[in-house]
Amino acid sequence: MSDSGLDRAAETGGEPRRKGRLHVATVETLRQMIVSGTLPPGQKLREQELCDRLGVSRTPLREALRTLAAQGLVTLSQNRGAEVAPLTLDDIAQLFDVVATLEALAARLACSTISDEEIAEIGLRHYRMRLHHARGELPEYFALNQQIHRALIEAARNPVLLDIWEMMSSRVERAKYLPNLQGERWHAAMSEHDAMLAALLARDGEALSGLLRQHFANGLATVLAAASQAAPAG
Amino acid sequence: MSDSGLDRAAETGGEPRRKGRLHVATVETLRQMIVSGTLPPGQKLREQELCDRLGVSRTPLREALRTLAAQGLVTLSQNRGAEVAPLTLDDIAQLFDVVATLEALAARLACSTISDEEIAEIGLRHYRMRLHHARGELPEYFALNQQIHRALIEAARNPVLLDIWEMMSSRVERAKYLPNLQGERWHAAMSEHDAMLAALLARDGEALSGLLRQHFANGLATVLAAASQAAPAG
DNA sequence: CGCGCCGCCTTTGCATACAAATTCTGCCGA
DNA sequence: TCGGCAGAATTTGTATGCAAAGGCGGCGCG
Repeated sequence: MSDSGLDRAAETGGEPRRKGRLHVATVETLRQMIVSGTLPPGQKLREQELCDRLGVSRTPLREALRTLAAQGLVTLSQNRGAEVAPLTLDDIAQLFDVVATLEALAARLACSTISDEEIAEIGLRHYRMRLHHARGELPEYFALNQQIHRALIEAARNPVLLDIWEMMSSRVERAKYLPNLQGERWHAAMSEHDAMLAALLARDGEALSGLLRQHFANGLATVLAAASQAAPAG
Repeated sequence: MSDSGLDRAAETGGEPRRKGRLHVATVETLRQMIVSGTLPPGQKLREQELCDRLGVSRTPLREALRTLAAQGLVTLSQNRGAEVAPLTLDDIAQLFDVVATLEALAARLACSTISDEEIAEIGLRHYRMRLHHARGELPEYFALNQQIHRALIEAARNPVLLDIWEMMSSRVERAKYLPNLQGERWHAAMSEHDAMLAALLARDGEALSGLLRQHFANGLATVLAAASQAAPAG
């Protein structure tokens, strides 16, 4: 392969990136950086600089920025470039309202269509998540938590809903990076998941829907509390 | 090569029209073409051909396609180009489920925050819409209908919700182009809007929410009925 | 000394050129 | 005749160059 002398992806950080689909890979990389806070909210994103950091040219980078803008992670201005979308407490509250509603819808739909096998798989993940919770392994807990919620959406058998949920979930993850989930709230969240699993087993859509709303409301309260501690005047 | 009214850019020799924001204008033009059915579902979108038709180069066109893909109007495949997203009856049903849920959320939120002035403006549009309904002027009716629904979302004061709703609304409009709204259903829709306005005046979020769900359910039923008439075997 | 205007520089937007991938076509062999 | 393969042609993906818009600093004027 004529590498054209660009070891482009060759390596800014050691990620072995496949050569194909540069702009797709770029979207993913940038999403990670934004979600994890490596690129803080409000950060101005100058194209050339990002090109250098990521080892791609401006064309795929620009396409990636457009995609991220559609997902609400960056904002674009007229001839003024892009910046990481801000993430105020209001934004988070509004976001949680929407996502809670979407998951509540998914709960109702899922309870009437989900198979025993799918429930079993969710149960499996649930108990693995419990294990990590008991061990205090937060990242693994988060990953399984995400998988469980996603499985619920998928069980709703509504691709439109799945699409829109995936789009929102990037933003939700950003919020989760704000507070360090721990202690009281973590235990409470785990208990809520216990109740949710029970409702799912009973295929009680209304109950599950309500539990999800409460789950998000509680999560939001935690984020807000943590934030107000960090920046009281916020 | 049907010159279906998109030759606006055809005469680039004489006047390159607005200079700015080619890719934004391109998104809008393509959206119109897809929503109105000028580009039918499943239509393969070859970049060079669209460039010629729209009078732009591939760079802004590609960015436009990415944006439309994020909105669910086109689907992209790996090295295999873009095509107009299909629009099956299942898709429409699922879409309506989601949008109805979003608008129901908006209704609850709006009823607790909307100002008298906003209600008055919606009322104004409502009666203008009624006028066009009485005159049988469908396009004007559609436009006002869209404005009213949008005003309701805006009244919810939730930018995230507005974002996501706008994204979905392009797809909803596509569905509206399928059946020719008329007769029975049109009158019913108008009556439903009467009830919705009453609920809004009373700021009864739960009632309005339920009315919206029913409104969408009825609309969906009409689309499905019209479709099954057109293609009985579906 | 403050304000506003003008020119330069940076950055984005667009167009084009090139490389990789896929698909189509026509031929060969079973 | 049908299936499969090789090569060509088409099409997408990426890189780079050029023009225009915005931001910034210096300079002149009030």
